[in-house]
Amino acid sequence: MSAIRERTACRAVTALNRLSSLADLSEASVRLIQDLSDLSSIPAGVELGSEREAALRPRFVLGGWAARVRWLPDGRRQILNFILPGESIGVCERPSPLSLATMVSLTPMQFIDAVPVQRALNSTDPTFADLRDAIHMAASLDEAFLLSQVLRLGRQTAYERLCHLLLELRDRLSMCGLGEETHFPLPLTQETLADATGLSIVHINRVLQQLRREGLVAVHGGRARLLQPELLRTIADYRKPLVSAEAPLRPLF
Amino acid sequence: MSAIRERTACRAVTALNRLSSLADLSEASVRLIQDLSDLSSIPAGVELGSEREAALRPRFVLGGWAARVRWLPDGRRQILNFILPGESIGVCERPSPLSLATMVSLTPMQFIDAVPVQRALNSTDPTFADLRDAIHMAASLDEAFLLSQVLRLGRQTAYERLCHLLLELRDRLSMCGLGEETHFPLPLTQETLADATGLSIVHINRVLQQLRREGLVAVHGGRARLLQPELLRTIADYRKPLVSAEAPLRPLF
DNA sequence: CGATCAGTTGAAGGCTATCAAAGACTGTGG
DNA sequence: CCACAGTCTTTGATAGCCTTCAACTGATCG
Repeated sequence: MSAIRERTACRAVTALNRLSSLADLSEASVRLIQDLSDLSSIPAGVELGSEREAALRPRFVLGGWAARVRWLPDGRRQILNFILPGESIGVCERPSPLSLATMVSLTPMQFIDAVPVQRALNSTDPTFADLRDAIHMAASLDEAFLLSQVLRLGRQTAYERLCHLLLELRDRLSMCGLGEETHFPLPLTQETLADATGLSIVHINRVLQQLRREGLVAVHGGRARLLQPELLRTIADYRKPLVSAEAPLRPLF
Repeated sequence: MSAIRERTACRAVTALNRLSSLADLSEASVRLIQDLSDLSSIPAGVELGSEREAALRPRFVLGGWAARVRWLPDGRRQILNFILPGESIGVCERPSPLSLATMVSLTPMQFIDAVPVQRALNSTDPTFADLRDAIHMAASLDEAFLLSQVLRLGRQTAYERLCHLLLELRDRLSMCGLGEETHFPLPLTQETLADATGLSIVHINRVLQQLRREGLVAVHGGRARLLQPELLRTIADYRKPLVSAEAPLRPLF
């Protein structure tokens, strides 16, 4: 919470918000991110990397939603996870010749090149130790969300899955300053929700109506409102991944 | 394939097999692994780390199977992924205060402490660059398998899921020298298979029988035989994650 | 204003779960 | 060596969640 408040007029606000909620960033780290300048953008529906392709160049998502996706030969599609504003692509990745999925933009997106951040990450410069911590934490969070996705798909009902997913999206968006406890942007079609939860479009529609009837959730016009967040948490057994500042963020050796 | 063949009488054979199939290890790296000596073992059914606990200390699995698991309050259980002989626990992990799941041993297991390897990983010693490559590749593979798990659970039928999982287990086991193209050890109960595939025990039983009737797969006495591996691949749309030696294993900067 | 796309609704059916109980297998102790 | 308990596997019957198919509405757009 130190240096970040001083200059909020930064293009990478979302990313900066997110990282500084993961570790207390120094002035130098904040400035490194603020000085990022190489912007780019794409429309909705673009494939950013095919399955066997080399890793994507590092960048932050400033705005817009994407998804990592896998297809089956007969057209079935599964969304592996979402990529939200403030999150990163190809940052902190292990150098890896195997690209693991295709990325698809679900809305128009804006990026900012993160090569300087990646460079700081690969260095051992103590100036950016906090930044490395934050990015490692972000990667751990990503993994935690992926594991939640497995639990949802494997052992939860359609009803529980949707509640669980909505709570996760709320928490992820609030990390970068988008959305609040009870409402947040949700620029997804029901088809996209279906592909993320492993359900059919029709069933997504019916479960959403049930949630609406029961006064739990209202999804309309690209936004979601959680009317009874606590009840939702119980229904879905949702647990926010703990980002505990107390726990030491240091390697073992 | 260089130094490894010379001394096969090594306790960490499985781990060494696996890593040297991921990168061409130098004499020094091979010796580092061969010199690991701190053995330990546990019986089946032991929980190794609870969900919110700190990361586990680094070690290699020499023998035995484990699973990472999450539970729901009403007793439903989902296996997130399997941990097989030759694979590692807590090696190459980001320093992370969030432990993401509970680990459970499914059979008696033997470990060997991997602290020296972890130390080489955290260093920048060029001697062990190849070893770092191999371990990074192993981590990428783990992620690829996790993504496959999502696809299985979200968009495949019970029949396809089982075929896909069996093919994955075959490939993972063959990497460390256990099992072959058409048969491999499978020390799992049907309940465990059910928890891994998100199905009920009864249904696993019926699908296994169907696969047997059709002459595709025979699972008996802790072993699996794939009678028509090619047909299975087609059914499950299984794709072995490419470990291409050609692709450069170097960071961008 | 036709066309396209997202959302909605109804009916029918299939895949998979649940319940219940009977066989097989394993290891133990007498 | 056998009885026995416990776990794993198998089988049948029933039910239900969710899918598929089909059609209709409403909105957006050139």
